[in-house]
Amino acid sequence: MTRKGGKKADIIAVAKAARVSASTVSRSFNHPDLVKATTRKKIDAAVRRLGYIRNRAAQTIHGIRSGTVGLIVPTVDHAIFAELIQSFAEEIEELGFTILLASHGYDLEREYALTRKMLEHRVDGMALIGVEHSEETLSLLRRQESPTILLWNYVQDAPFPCVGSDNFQAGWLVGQHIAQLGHRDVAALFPPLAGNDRAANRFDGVCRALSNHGIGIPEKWTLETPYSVGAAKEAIAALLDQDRLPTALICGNDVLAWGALHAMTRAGLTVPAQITVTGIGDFKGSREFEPALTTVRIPARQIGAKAAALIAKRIVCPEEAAEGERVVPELIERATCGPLNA
Amino acid sequence: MTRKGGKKADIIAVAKAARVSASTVSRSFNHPDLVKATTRKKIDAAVRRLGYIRNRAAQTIHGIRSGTVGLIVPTVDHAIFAELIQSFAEEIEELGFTILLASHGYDLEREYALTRKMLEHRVDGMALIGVEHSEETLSLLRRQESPTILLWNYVQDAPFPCVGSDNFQAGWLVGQHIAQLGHRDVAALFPPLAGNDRAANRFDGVCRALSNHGIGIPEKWTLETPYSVGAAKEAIAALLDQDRLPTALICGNDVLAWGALHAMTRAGLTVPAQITVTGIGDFKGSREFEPALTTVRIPARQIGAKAAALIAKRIVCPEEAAEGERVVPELIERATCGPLNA
DNA sequence: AATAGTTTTGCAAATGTTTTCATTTTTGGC
DNA sequence: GCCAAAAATGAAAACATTTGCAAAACTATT
Repeated sequence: MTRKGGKKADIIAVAKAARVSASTVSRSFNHPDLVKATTRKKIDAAVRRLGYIRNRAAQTIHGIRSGTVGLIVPTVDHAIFAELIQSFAEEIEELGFTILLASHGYDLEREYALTRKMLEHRVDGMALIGVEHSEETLSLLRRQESPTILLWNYVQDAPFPCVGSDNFQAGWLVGQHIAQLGHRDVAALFPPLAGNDRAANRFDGVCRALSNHGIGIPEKWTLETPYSVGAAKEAIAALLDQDRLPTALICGNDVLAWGALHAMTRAGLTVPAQITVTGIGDFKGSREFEPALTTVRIPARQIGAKAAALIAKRIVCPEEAAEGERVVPELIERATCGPLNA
Repeated sequence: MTRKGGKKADIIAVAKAARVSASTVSRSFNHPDLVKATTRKKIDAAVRRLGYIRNRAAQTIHGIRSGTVGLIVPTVDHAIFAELIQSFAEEIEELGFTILLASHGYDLEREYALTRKMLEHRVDGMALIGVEHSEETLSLLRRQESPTILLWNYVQDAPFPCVGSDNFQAGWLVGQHIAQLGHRDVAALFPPLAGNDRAANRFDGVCRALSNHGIGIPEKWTLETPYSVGAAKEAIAALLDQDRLPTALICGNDVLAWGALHAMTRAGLTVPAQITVTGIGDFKGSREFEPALTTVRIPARQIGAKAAALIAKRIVCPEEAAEGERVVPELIERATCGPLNA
């Protein structure tokens, strides 16, 4: 009963109902100071009466910003990204934008298709995870005017501004720590490195730090599983079955470390007395774990918030050169590491 | 060098470059069978040459679907929702839609504002979490033509079709299990119930099952913390400090149970010999936990996928009455529960 | 080679807004 | 009450597309 003839109310219907012109209605939304207070009241009343909702699609074709930002992640349901997405979402909403979200499942072909789709929607900006992307995606983005940023991994000479941690340094931090504790028999548990520059950088960092101390990770002790507690637990259970064990295990992230820790509890090994374990990420829950996980903090919330601020700035003032930002990873010593012969 | 005069290519530029009319270009995208193969080739070439990207905003004002679905969640970074979002995203992308995502942080006022914003973007459909929403939001959604569904919680007489579990039943299942194991001194750890119908339903289910066996949860043993491992661990640590302990602890979800379990490990209590613990949700990692968590499975992935299918169906054939779907929760007995005097 | 039928294309109107510019209304100073 | 200046409003063009309709270009048939 509040709609005329069942059709959706448009700005003209509102104008008619308020006995003004469409232009005035439009102005009353976009430049309220330009329309008389009493007129605005009439319009507001009509808007409410008709249940009118502005059509951003129609605004957007006028070159007005769409108010959306595209965010493409490998997957949502890794603790890593969930936190990042949440903080990015909070901040970007605060700044008046809405997120267009998609996940590509570590498939860079799909990433390209999704990017295209988002550009079709005329997002005001784009955010991708990591610096490794197909050349197609990169050049597509480059020729658009919508600013792009790269999240999570910070590297100097990236194709677009980055907001993130230096994952190499994060890896280096744990490698260094393990070496300084005197360990020489070190195992590593990482996710598949292909198409995942974050993990690859971390692994490189670990190896570099280790080799600086003359330590290498033997082939049979470099394990690879997806980011899952279950897979990690299984892999480590198998490792623990062998006769000779490493004295330290470096995990590519906290989720993997949790799995490893569970496997050790199961096997009756005490950590860190019998084996030392590290994670990377400092996810929610790692501090409360028993034993509390020694890890490297990569402040996801901070990255998300800073990224949102950066992309918003680049959208609003595209001329100003806005640099990326590097948040520094920090070793968090807790209870899963001990010196070699404790 | 591929763009004319630096301006973004529009359909007219493409038409010119391909020496056809704009209508033909449009048709070549939307009804390819209506245009001659050779013409289509010319057009495709021009599109590639100019780097043209279709403008969905311009299509949308013709009443054509926007190809977006709004999804509003309380928060992204609870294991609960991350999995749901991921599966929903996968499936809905498969069906050709893109997600417009926002989080309201358990604030139903913000939910209203976000809903409005999404409707401004002319989403083709909306998905909200839970059945409890402000009357404002509900009536707003009702008068729109974009179909709406409710996720996660299934109730019979909800304002919109639901896809989810019966959370009351989930709670009932653990209550029943605990009672049957002979426990009479039962504690509960739940999140704040206001504005969270899922949790409230679970708690009600627990209480009902328990009281059927003449069991009540004493005031001092009904604990409330947010969904966080840290908060749960702390709360349970405090509980374990008292002289008289419950023999069973029912947690509102698995995250809470993990925190509780860590607190118990810390305090040196063995589970389940000294105390029985249950979760709800069966999150990733609960099976691998040591000891493995007894919980109720609420299949998030299934809910997400079914929800995506339902909303897509309601968008594509709005006339067909599409019912919601109820996925049944299932008790998963693992290692954290034992009979009273084991 | 002419005709009828079919396929392909272009023209122009329509979509729901915003914005420029011109016109009308209001205000304040006398 | 009149006038100039300021404020508020409206008309029309613009935005990037789609689509109904009619015209044009092919095909096949004689």
